[in-house]
Amino acid sequence: MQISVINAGGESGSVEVPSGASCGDALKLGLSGKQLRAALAARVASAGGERLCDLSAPLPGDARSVAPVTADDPDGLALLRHSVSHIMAAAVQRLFPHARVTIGPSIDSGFYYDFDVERPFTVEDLPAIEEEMRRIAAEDVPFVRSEMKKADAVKLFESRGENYKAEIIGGIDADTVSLYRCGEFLDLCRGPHLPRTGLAKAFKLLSVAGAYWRGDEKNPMLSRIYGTAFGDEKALKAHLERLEEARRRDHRKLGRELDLFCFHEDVAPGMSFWLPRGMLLRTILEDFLRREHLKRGYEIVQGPQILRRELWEKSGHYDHYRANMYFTEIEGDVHGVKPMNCVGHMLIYNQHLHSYRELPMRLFELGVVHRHEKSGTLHGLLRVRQFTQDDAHILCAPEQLEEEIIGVMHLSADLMDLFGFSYRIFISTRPDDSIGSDEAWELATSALIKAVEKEGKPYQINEGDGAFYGPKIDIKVTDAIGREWQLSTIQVDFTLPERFNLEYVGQDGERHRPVMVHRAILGSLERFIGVLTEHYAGAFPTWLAPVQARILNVTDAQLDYAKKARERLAALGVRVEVDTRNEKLGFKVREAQLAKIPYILVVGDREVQDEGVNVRLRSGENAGFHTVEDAAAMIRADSEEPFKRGGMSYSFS
RNA sequence: GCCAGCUUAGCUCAGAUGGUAGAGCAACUGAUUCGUAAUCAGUAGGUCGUCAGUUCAAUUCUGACAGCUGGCUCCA
Repeated sequence: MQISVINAGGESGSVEVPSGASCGDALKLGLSGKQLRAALAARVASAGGERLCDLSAPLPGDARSVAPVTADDPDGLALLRHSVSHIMAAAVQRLFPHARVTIGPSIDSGFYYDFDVERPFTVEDLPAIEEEMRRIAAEDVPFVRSEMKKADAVKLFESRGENYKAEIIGGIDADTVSLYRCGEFLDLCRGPHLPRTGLAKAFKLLSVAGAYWRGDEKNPMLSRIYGTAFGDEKALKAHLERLEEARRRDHRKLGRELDLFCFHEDVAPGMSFWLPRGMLLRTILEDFLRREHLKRGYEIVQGPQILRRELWEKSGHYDHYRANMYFTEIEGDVHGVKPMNCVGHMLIYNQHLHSYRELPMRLFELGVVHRHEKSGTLHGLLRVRQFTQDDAHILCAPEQLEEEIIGVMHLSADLMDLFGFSYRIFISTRPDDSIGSDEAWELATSALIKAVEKEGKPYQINEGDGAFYGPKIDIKVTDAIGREWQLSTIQVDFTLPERFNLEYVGQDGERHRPVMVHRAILGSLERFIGVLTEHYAGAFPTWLAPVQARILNVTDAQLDYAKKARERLAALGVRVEVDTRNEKLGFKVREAQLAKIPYILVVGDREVQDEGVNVRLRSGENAGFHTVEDAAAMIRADSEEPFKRGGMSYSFS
């Protein structure tokens, strides 16, 4: 038969393939040595669409084209990692014959495999397992696919004591299942896999962890080993360096080093203490947020921190969220500490009867909330028990919903651009367990989709991932080293307006129920500042830097001048301090650089003489002599620069 | 909450098969007055996470608890 072979460059050549040939045979006919050696599997296109096949698989009769899949291809990389997870399972079973296997998929950053073992693995076990994996790779044994009747496969795995595998197979909705043998290790698997273990060249085991069988905390805890694999050593090394870079940027470390925030876990687990510098940064951010919200038609409000239990019963939090709430008793009445701000905003809305002319009403609050998160989930500023949401509730008429969502998306986009994040949009639709009418869900979901589409933004749908009370848009940002964080969330809620009987009087004189949009852009100030710290590696842009400039006097002779220069710069709106210590200039420069201060202003006899400062930038570049006024103008211009694109403005005093 | 590992000076870490502990950096003091990433010397700093148990003796062994780290579950 005649098919086309597509090479790595996307060019295709037609070849005649004998009947009974494998996918690998077809590639051999059309590819050169180097490309052929890089092939991990084949992508076969036929009338029914494209699919990945083992190189050893027979070429389907209806195949039109075949292309090599390499580790440069996302599918190829996933396949490689999946195969390496099989190699790991094989190595584990050689070293720990009683270990029972469960599942071992590839993930974004590598792969894992979960085992049921008497004694959970520790990091000390990893080198031996990795060594055994290298041995299996060196043996260069083939991955051999076979098929079996489902019932036979269940029996086979049960007879081997592999009850987890038997359970998985029992749950598969098919008559036959495919198995892969790699040396003496046999595993249920859909495939495809590498042709031979020798193609696994660059891999590393990274960590161990506990993980519940099928992800359910009621199930037994399994022992998971995480690892990663790449097409070559260079890519693996680059990945390990990224992990190292992430450790260097860890906000918990930087927060301490830069004197931004700290924790006293023994007395306040999951609650942050804000040191003067961190609080200044946070205040600048809050100040900016308040102004920006006012400009965009929000009204700033604030509700109380604790409210009586009756209210939480009315809102539904007492039924659905009680486990995460803190309670206290006052004069015999149970009060709940707020885990969300919405209830307060409901009461604020209901303070008056509203006309349709007042809508949309946008209530904004930097709301401090407390949530009793499980102790094991706490993580620096990224997961805390007390945090401040940049929260707002928009109450609008149903026909205003789409426009309001667009407005929130604009705000989110402007802010993410300001901080230099790129982002992806996800729309989550109705979950199985939900409340509200079909019409309401339909209206809200289509409003979300229409809004995103009107903006021309690409998005993905997360089917069934919405909140029980309404669909939502989640925005995930990508930081400077490529990690994703979920910050903004935009949720439509039908429940609370109903429960709190919110109304407005329409043009027709009748009472109507407003729709509510619940949204947070940065998510929480704590998490956001944690993410920002890592994103900027502690080198905050000038507008956010708690200290924008530090004056360094060369000797004590310039001490008075340095202090005067500080006063003049401060009067011109620069956040500036002086390092008056009797240290060598080199030492003070080093410390200022390590403190990641944007501007270092050196004053020696020359600068005293010419009445200015010598400016050194955070990059290490020497920007030369400037008068104090020029230096101030330069720093202020640098502070305002990031705002130009979004039509926003900066002012803090 | 669950699994594993960990907890010694402000930070990073040594250390003793049970006889109450060190280093570097930071801090403080003094000398030095120096031009763009570390001047020198000295001083001080610890109930070895907490509470029990074993022991003549526990920071070291055992147990419980708390917290942290990596995951799981969850999540702003």
